[in-house]
Amino acid sequence: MAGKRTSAKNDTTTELKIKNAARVVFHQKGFAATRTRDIAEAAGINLALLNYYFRSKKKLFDLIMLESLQQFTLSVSDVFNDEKTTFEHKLQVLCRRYIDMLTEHPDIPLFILSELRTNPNELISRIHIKENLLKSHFIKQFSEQVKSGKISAIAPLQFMMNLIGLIVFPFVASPIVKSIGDLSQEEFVKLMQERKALIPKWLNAMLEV
Amino acid sequence: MAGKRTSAKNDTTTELKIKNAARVVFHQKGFAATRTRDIAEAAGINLALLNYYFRSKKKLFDLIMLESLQQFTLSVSDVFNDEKTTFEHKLQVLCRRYIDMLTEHPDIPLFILSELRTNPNELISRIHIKENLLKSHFIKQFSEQVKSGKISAIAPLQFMMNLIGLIVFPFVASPIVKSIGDLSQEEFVKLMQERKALIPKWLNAMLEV
DNA sequence: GTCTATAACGTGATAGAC
DNA sequence: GTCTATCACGTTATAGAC
Repeated sequence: MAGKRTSAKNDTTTELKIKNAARVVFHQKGFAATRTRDIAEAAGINLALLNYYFRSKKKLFDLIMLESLQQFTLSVSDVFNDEKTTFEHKLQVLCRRYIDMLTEHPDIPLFILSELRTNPNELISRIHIKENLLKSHFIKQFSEQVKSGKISAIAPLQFMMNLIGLIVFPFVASPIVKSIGDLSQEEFVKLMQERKALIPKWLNAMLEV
Repeated sequence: MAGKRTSAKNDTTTELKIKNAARVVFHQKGFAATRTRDIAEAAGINLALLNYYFRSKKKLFDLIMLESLQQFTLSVSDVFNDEKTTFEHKLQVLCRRYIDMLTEHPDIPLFILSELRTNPNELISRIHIKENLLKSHFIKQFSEQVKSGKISAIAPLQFMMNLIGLIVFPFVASPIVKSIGDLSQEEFVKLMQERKALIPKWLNAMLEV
């Protein structure tokens, strides 16, 4: 694309400044509401440079979207598919990791879901979500427990929706949550941290119904 | 704004055709990605007529947003505040009503949440969400049960996030859910219908941890 | 690589005939 | 009330100097 650097000496190259600014603005406003001028200004560079490095708004956006999707899936797929750990353990690690990731990047889920609504097929195929979730070792362990009668017979898909929903939804609805609870950002984070331990307990309880 | 009709004889007035088309397009694509030409075309009318009836894109959007917010809150606030019914009963009715409403208008939650991300304060104040949710009779009953030791001591806010999240999240993430489950629209609806009975059970189980 | 100036285009809104 | 034609503006992208 441009600028081959001989080493990763300096993290604040122009290209990176633009990409970092683009990530912030796209995450907050989505593709359609974002103007390339916003990104250029946030990056502290000239508008022409954006096109010089990334050719077009869409190309830059696709790059950010791909990275965001990877961040959302890769951060957990290795947990899901670790054959050495128990179901219980996976559940706990997953909640901790996801909530930490979302605390740091709270705009990612709504960003992905909003854009997914307009271009579903193109994007979904990129993330191998079925492989990462429904066909994971985690779900295999889940199904075995169902068969052995240790937990009640819920469809794995229902369980996955509950798991991801309990983790993700508060972040997606954070403006509402903060508003009805009169919460500062710090208080909101604290509430989310509490959920790290609560969600695994809740999910286990749900499985015993 | 225009066209005073002497009676509601005909539901397909031009004004209504535009509003109905606007609702569909705005819900699907959001404010920024929607072009007034899209709405006009969907309504089968001329672009000029849109401005004749609603003066501007923003005015039309505000109208749709207000209606959507009301649909999301009013459909349940009377259930929440019915002083004659039990906590249990409210929980069941709420799930049934919400899931039915969302099955009919599945785009409303993501529409609201997306737009909320850009204009939080302006919108949140419009819906009296605190009155409808946290200060409701439903939450009063919840807190009493906590005090009497019948259920474990979860913060009401955590409980509300779980309740709404379990109901709403699958619709917000429906493209992903359909994709990983290989579900047709009909199968997805069936999955949601199952949740009407499951969610109250799950929530009760969670409260016993 | 970085900038200024500008082209090319899309979109919201209006004027004016019917 | 409804249409066609058009304006006015904002935005993406590029040309060309440095």
